[in-house]
Amino acid sequence: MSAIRTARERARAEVMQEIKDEARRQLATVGAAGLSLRAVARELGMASSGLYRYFANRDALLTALIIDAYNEIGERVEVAERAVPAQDYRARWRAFCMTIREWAIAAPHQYALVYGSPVPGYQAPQDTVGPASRIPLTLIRNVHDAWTAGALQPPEPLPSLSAVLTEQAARVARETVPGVPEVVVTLTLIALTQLFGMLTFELFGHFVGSMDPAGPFFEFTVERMAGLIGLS
Amino acid sequence: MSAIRTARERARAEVMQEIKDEARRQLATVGAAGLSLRAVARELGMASSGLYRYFANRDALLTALIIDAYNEIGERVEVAERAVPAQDYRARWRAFCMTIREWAIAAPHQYALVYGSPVPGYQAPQDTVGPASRIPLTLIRNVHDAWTAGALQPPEPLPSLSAVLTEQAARVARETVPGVPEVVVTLTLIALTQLFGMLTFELFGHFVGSMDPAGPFFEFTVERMAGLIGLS
DNA sequence: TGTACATCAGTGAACGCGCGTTCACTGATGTAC
DNA sequence: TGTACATCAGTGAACGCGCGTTCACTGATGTAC
Repeated sequence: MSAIRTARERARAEVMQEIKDEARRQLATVGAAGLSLRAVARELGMASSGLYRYFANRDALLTALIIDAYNEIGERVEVAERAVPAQDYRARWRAFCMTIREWAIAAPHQYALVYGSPVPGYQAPQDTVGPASRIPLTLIRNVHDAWTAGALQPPEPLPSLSAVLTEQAARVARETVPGVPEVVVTLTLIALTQLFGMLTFELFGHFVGSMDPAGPFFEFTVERMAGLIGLS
Repeated sequence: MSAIRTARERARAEVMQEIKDEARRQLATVGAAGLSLRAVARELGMASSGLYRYFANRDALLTALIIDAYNEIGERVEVAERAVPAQDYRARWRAFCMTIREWAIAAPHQYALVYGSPVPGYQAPQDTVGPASRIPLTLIRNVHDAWTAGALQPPEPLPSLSAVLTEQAARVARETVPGVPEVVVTLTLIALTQLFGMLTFELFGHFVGSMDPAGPFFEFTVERMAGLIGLS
């Protein structure tokens, strides 16, 4: 009795995977809004009605793709960070950034699926929240480790936060890395949004005519942002 | 003989505007990829074939919307900056950021149209380049003014750039603000991408559960980024 | 081990719908004399 | 100022296409005895 038991169950898992793979392939040419169950079925050589044995409807397929994308990049980042000495916090940050960039460049349509414009009429269900949070969690854990090791050198003098911002950052810290000061959490989120802003500019063509190719700018920026947070 | 001469020409300009307005309205519910000429025509009470007197095809309408969006936000930012003392460079930066955020919140679908995922199968023509560059130009002119006035305090010691990055930044400077050091240009682009990354996170729902509402985080970040560039 | 029954993956036809674009046309507006 | 002709905005029918989803079905796989 293996993890996947009967022939039926094994076949089911395989077909499910094939459907998602084909859907991902089509994402590249038509985008999330244009994803068509009929086209996926056609390419797979099955009746379009057959897909309904696997996904309740088009949105359910989209949700599966979104969750897969978050998990894939989340997994990659976690693995990449582990390949770096745990006490080299700046190296962990570098690995974090580089891994996300490599994934985004290799799979721009999956990047757009999760970090691009929302799909009109599609409301992401709660199941996407966990996978989506793997990325911010990985980063903030790195900063937490640096902080508790006394290896973080935040800016002097420490900037002060407004009341609301303090409360928001405190909640993030409480839920993920208790003990880390609010200002550190906040600086970390600045770096995170900078990272995705930069990647979005690169992937969506806003660097054409300036920082194109974007590699050198990316590397420089990663170091500046490490400095902003105070990662040694 | 007014700028718009005959009744025919006046009517033509008005109908053109109505088409674009209705298309913008529909963008909100169906997104750029789902924009339909037939639906626009239907809503306007005209035959769908009639739109072809105004736009060669669907992509031409999309291009017009994109150019309008870039011009609208470009115009707003230029106006907002002029309402601030020219020598208060940090205030100009603040006005720049706040104006873009206000526009993005008020017109999230236009924001997504130009700063979100590219529309599959759509290739932006050259005419969008000029309007698109108004935003970065406005920012870099502010930094240029601060630099030439000796009012910029970039970080000490000045970080050094790789050869490729120096060349890229030098070209940007040459084409827009000759005399500004490459490193200053580069830091400015870090701040610009941070700004759009943060807005994208806010508008596309990535702050839900953390920095939501995003106003306080936004204001704090604007000041930190001013510091990164060295705007006094 | 063999058999009867239950489960369920996959089919194919159908429903009702929407799309972009072309084309020959009509009738109002504009222009040249 | 009046008239003949040219321009062009807007129509309606048509072409050829694709979509999501439902439903009654068949036949292979799985299960209980």
